[in-house]
Amino acid sequence: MPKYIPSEIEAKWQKQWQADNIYRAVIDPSQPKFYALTMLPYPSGNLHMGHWYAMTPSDARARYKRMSGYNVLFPMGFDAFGLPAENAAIKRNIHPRSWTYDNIQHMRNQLKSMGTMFDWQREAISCDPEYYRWTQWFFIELYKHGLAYRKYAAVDWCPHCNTTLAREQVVDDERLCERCDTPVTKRELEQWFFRATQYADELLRFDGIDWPEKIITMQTNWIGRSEGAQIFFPTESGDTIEVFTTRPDTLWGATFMVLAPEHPLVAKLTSPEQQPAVTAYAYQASRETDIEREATDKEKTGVFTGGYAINPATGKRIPIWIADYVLMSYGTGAIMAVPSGDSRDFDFARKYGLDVIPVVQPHNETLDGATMAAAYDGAGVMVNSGTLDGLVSNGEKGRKNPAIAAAIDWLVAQGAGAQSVNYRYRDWLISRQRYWGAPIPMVYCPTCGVQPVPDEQLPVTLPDDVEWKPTGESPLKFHPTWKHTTCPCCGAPAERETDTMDTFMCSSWYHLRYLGPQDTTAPFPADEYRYWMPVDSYTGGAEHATMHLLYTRFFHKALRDMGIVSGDEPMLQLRNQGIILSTDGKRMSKSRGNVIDPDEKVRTYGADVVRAYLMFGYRWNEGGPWNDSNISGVVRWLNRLWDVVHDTQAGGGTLSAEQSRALQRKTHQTIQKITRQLETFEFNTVVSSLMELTNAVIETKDGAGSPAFREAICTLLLLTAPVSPHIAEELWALLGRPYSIHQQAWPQADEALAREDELELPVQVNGKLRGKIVVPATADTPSIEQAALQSDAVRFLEGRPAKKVIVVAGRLVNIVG
RNA sequence: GCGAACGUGGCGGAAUUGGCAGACGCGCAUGGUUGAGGGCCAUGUCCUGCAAGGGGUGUGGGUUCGAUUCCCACCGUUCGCACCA
Repeated sequence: MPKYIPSEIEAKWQKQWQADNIYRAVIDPSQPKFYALTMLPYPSGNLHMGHWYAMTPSDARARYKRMSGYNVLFPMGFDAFGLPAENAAIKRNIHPRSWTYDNIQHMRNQLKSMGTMFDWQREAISCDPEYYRWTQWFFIELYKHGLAYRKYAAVDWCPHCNTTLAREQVVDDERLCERCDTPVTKRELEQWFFRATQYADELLRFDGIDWPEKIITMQTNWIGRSEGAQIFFPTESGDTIEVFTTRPDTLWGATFMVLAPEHPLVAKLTSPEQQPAVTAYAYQASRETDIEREATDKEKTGVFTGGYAINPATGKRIPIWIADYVLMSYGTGAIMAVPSGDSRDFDFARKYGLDVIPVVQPHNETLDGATMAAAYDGAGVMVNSGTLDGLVSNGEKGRKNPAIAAAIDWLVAQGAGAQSVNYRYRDWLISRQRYWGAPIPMVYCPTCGVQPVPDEQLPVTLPDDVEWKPTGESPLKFHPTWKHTTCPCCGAPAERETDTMDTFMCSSWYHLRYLGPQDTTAPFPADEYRYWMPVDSYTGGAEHATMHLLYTRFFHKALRDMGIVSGDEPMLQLRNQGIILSTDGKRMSKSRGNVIDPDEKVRTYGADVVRAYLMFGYRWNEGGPWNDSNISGVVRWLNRLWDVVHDTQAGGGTLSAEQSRALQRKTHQTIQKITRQLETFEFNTVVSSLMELTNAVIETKDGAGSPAFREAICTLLLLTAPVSPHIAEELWALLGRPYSIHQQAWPQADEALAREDELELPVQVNGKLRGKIVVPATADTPSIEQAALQSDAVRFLEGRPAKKVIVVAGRLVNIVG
């Protein structure tokens, strides 16, 4: 018998599959389609175990779908623009292009070594000019539809990457750059934005898509929709302060106002005598990092401006303060302070001796502003609120709360405010001051202003001859000629935009480019779109929850409204894998020196083993540490599978009727189980079930000539094919079955064969297991009850009569006595 | 601080969702095997007890004929949010 040497059969079959082009996906209207998508890698140089962990089960599932009769599209590409390429250029003087394409070449081979069914003819690389031509075209379309605009704003800046970042790319309490963990600072710059907030409400709806609750929650929190009212407070200086509040019903208790120290009205409102204190406080606040400012447990501080506003409900003069607990970045940067109803305002009022007037009172209590020990923000009855006294504030948000509804109506009638919705979500900042990205295709003309580059001049390509400055300024800006062009409008000399686009722009539509990566007339062919989209199953990491996964939804909706795509959502189902850790239980990283190299594991064990182990050893959505001793269980399994197929290849021997029946039953039960487990992403039990069937086959190998055995072993190989495609193909060929196993139909379970003939039912007495009975599977409740009462177990009743007998069909019997 | 998820042998993890806890593996133990291979095969392996039995799914309570599963409180781990007006 030949030995199982993975490297030999794996290379052989990969070559064969490629030569026969068996993974080519083309439109076939006669077949139902299935678009399986797994997140594309950044070509950093090497595939790591995380890629294998994410992609292998996705591949197995795509293979299973294909065998189940679907026409499956399972493409792969590279998210190839980005900073590491540029850093390599600065550090080692290698051009980002050659660095990137060398890495792609290497990683493409690595991806092929996994034995995946990617259709490489659909490969898309986001830094190809033919790709980013359409990234630029989309930008212009967005611009033409008013969804891209330029704005001067205080934006997040990473001093290490030397570029601005979108808010989503600033992570953690410490406000670190998502790529390099450098603390982010603020800069005032003119930048391009996408009007993502226009879709805020729609992005909050997840109807018809099957996404993890966790991602939905994160996106919902990120968008941060609050219902309430905007209220205008006149001031004695003549300016109006606009505030947003979710509790307009507490307006009558607003005894002071607080502005963020950076609020534009601060200077005007401040009285001469308060000027020094206000200036000092604002300076102090501006020096503090956002970490310090946002620490929840920090004691509230603030300074009186000397200015006063009028509470539009009570007509009273109320003092205006500045305090750093009010953030310029949220709402209007100003609040009405209601100390009786808000704990932050309460702390502030007590510290500075400001009035506290209760306006919502618990039903069975009378609050006294002078003595109350804490703010009350629960449900209650309105008091001290003029005509609204006696209304019930029921604790609900928005108009569902009668007190809020009445307050909004009152505000509108008085012309003092309006119903309003506020979002935490901000427009997507997409300008990046870097070289290795898609140039923003805009031209600045001294007479015509901002002009998009005409379609026929796309792509605006990156120049090769640039100088790498370790200062990090974009080489495009300093290129001697590149930025000089002519105005597409008047033909006069004009300048190009020198910023490039956020690479998340490229990855917002890559699933569309797979539909026709060679298309030179459109971003994707319409017929391909009609057939393949939307993506049926998308897999990838949860870390993209508020970045890629939100951007791509926005992008799709914007494209839909521009008439470029159809349907409301790009990806119907989303599932997230966990993270594969190193043997020390820590995240793998070059700096820790604990990286597990997949190439090395493939050399040692073979791709089939690594694939099966990654599916077998973990709950896929949780991940866990790599374990070299656990993998040996999978090595043994595939060796035993190899051995038993070779051993029994010639047939010979028969099984008793009983043995045949039992093996058939196991075979068909396994089909049922594995089909269900693949559908539900329970890959660890898929492999357990395969091992069980392998064990059953080995136990009956003396009956290798029997039809039940032949069926079992063929079924076993078919069920193994998605998990370990090479060995399955090799053994399938050994049995003389038609090539390729991956083009065979998925086995169908026969209910009748899967069914048990008789059942061994546990018999409990008072809930404790006391014995077993064997009954025909068809036995009815009375006969099961009879059998249980006649069994040995009843001795545990110790002579008492059975008060009740509970028979659970097919499960157990419990005698209560 | 708020919210969510999770907590099962020495280890990774099962349990058809309220019905035999520990499937499938790893590891370990004992035995076998002159086919030297990352060996393989057989048997055993939650704790306790000679046994019948008793106990056992983070801890304590509850619901139920019956709870790893449902409810309450607490402890722990992970993740998300964090002065959001």
